[in-house]
Amino acid sequence: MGQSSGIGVLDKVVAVLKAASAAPTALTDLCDTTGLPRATAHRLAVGLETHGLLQRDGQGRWRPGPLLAALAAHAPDPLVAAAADVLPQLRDRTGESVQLYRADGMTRVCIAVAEPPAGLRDTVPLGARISMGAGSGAKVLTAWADPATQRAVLAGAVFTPQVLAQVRRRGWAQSLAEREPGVASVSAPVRDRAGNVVAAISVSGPTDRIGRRPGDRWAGDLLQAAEALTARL
Amino acid sequence: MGQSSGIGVLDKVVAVLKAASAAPTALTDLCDTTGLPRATAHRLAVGLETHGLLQRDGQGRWRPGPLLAALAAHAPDPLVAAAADVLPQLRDRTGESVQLYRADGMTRVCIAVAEPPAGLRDTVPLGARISMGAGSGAKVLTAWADPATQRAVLAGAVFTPQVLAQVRRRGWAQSLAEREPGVASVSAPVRDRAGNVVAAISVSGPTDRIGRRPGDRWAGDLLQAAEALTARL
DNA sequence: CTAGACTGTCCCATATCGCGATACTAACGT
DNA sequence: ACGTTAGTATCGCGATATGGGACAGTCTAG
Repeated sequence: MGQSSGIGVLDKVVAVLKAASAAPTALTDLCDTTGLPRATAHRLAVGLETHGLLQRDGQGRWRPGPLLAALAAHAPDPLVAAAADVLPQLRDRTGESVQLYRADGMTRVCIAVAEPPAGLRDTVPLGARISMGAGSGAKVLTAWADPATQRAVLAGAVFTPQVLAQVRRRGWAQSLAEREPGVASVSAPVRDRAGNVVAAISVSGPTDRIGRRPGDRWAGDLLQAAEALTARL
Repeated sequence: MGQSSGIGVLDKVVAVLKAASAAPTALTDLCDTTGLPRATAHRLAVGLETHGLLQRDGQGRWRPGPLLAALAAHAPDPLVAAAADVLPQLRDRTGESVQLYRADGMTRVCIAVAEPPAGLRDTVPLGARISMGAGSGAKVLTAWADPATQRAVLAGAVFTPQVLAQVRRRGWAQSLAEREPGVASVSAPVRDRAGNVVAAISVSGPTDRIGRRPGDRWAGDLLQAAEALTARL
């Protein structure tokens, strides 16, 4: 490698993959984006194509290929990975169950949990798909959903547009015995680096222990945990 | 490259990616799987790691990385790509609307459509999320769903376990005015290469034109189209 | 506690392999 | 027919990836 001057094939391959994944890319665009000479870019792209990492559309432009999808299928969800760090911390701080929900259509899916080791506690199974019409997590996800989904959810929800407006203003939501009798919860939005709300993080437990205003106690911790998640995306 | 004898870096990179994506892989396993010398495998894996295509878990084993997920996010769904070829053919043969549905939790999503250009026709919007409780497509997806989902769907469905058993026996399903008044449809399961049912392909149209036994007319064409889809995955 | 057998990491002379200027071909638009 | 753009094939040079081997931690067994 002489003096560690030039860039290696690997860097070029990654550059080509990135370029082709950003948008369907013709050879010339590929060269512009990557700064590679035409012959080089062509050779790499054709190589990637034969391996199935790229494929060509009708106009001969390169797009991500089927193998890429197959490889990423087993890829870990960065949000879940971050949750493995953050959720237990929040559980230890609050002593209550903590969940992470992601919106999926008009339902939400529990993608991570952390529960106290013993005693009376609220359990949401990992992977459970539950209603978007009730609960603090549902309010948060709906409050920042696109308008069409919002309308559809509100049609069958226990909360109103006014409640959602308040959630957006406050930055968190709470609920008492909405989703489950005897259970209260607080939730905060989790944002990606770009600021989009990608999930809701919740603390939930028996009303007797949590009290009727769980937000007063835990909204701060919750928002902090949400920021910690964002930082690790 | 002399006489095109040896394998190039690109091949090695792909081999490493495949190995690490199949399962969390330590260096030694990586060498066994790929046949590469330790130093080479190590250098490539570390390179891929710095680029974010791979990452390491707590035990130092390599797993697919965040960049891989990001690249594949824009990757085309192979099923949708195949549908772009197959669905119009089936529409032309039948003269009716054709849809492709994928199961998603307790609902189904329309991931591809092909409709006759004019006249009375059934329209399902692309991306529409519709019920799993009624319609021939719902029967097919439920018939081959996992037992837990099956039970959950049947609780709110218009069809019975006996109907599903018949669907599995026949290999296709039909329905009359279940999902939508005046609309009849036939559906067949679409399998991946491994034989798992990954989607349902449907023909639907007005009962007046389609008749009360749409399966008699189109089950054959439908099964053929399903096979064509499988072949292109 | 030590020997032994593992791991993952780093180094460096070597020849292999990728490089890219150049030339060729195809498909346009004028 | 001509120029201009696109993608593709060629080929000798030399930069670059290679992999044997050394090194350093880590675990197991005796």
